[in-house]
Amino acid sequence: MKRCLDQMARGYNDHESSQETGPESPNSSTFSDMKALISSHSPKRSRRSVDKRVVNVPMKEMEGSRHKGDTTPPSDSWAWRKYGQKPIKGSPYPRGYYRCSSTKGCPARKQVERSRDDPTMILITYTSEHNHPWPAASSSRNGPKPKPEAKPEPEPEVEPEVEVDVEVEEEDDKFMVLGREIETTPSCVDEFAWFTEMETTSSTILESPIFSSSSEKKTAVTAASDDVAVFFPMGEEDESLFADLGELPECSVVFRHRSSVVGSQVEIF
DNA sequence: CGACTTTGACCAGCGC
DNA sequence: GCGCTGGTCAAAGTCG
Repeated sequence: MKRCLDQMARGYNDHESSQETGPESPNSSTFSDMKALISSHSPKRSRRSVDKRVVNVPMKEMEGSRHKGDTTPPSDSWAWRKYGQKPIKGSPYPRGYYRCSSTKGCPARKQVERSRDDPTMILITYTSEHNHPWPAASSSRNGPKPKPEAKPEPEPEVEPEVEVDVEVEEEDDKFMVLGREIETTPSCVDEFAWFTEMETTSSTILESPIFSSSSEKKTAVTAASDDVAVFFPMGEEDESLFADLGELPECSVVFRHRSSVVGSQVEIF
C-alpha cells in the first residue's frame, strides 16, 4: 500500500512539479529531483534528522481562512494544531507552524506560508522525524477525532484551477487503474479497503466544500466491483504525506494523475 | 472543560 | 562574539 501511495505521490509530484516556480523551485520533473530539492531546502535546524517535503498548492477560497488568511492551511485529512506564527524576512506573509494532532506523539509538522511570488499559491513544508511514519491514513479518516476544519471566513482569493485525479477500479483481485488492469496481492487489496469504506464512513468528506467545489483538486476513486462510483477528494497534503511513506508492501498499482476523467467518472474543470 | 489559536519570549544555527 | 533569522515554547485567551 505504501508503495502504491508512493507511486501515487510520484505521479502527483510529477504533476505538481509543473507548478513549482520561483527561485527555490528548479524544473525538477522527477521525484528524486524533488527529494534532492527537499533535502537541501532547509539547512537550518539540523538538530533533528528530519524528512522534509515541500508542496505548492493553490489557495482555496472556501477552505482554511480561519484566521488572518495568510497561513491557514488547506484542509486535509489530518488534524493540525497551530503552535506558532512568524513573519518571514523578505515575505509579506507570515509563516504558520503546525504540528500533527491526529495521533498522540505524532512528530509530523508542517509550515504553511503564502508564496511571495504567487500569493495565490500556498507553500506547505511537511516535516517529520527521519524514518518516522506519517500518521496512518485510517487514523484520521476513520479515527475518533476528525478535526473540525477551518471555520469559513470569506476571503476573496482567486484560485488557479488545478485538477489531479486518481482512478482506482477494483475488479476481483485486480485493480483497474486508469484503464490498466493490474494484478494485486491480497494484502494490497486489503489495504485499499479504506477506499470502499470511505463510501459509508466518510460522508463528511463527500459533503465537504472541497468535494463540492468544481474548482477543487480532486481524487476520484471508483469501486467498480460494486458498480458504485465513489469519489472523494484527496488533498495535496494527503498525497504529499503519502509520498513520504518509505517501506511499502507488495503492491504494484500505479497511480497517476490526469487532467480529466471521462466516462462514468466526473469531469472536473 | 478540553482543544484550539494567538503571540511574545526564548533558543539555536548561521554569517559576518 | 554578536546580531540576525527561523523554529519552538508556553501562557493567555477563545470557542464549542
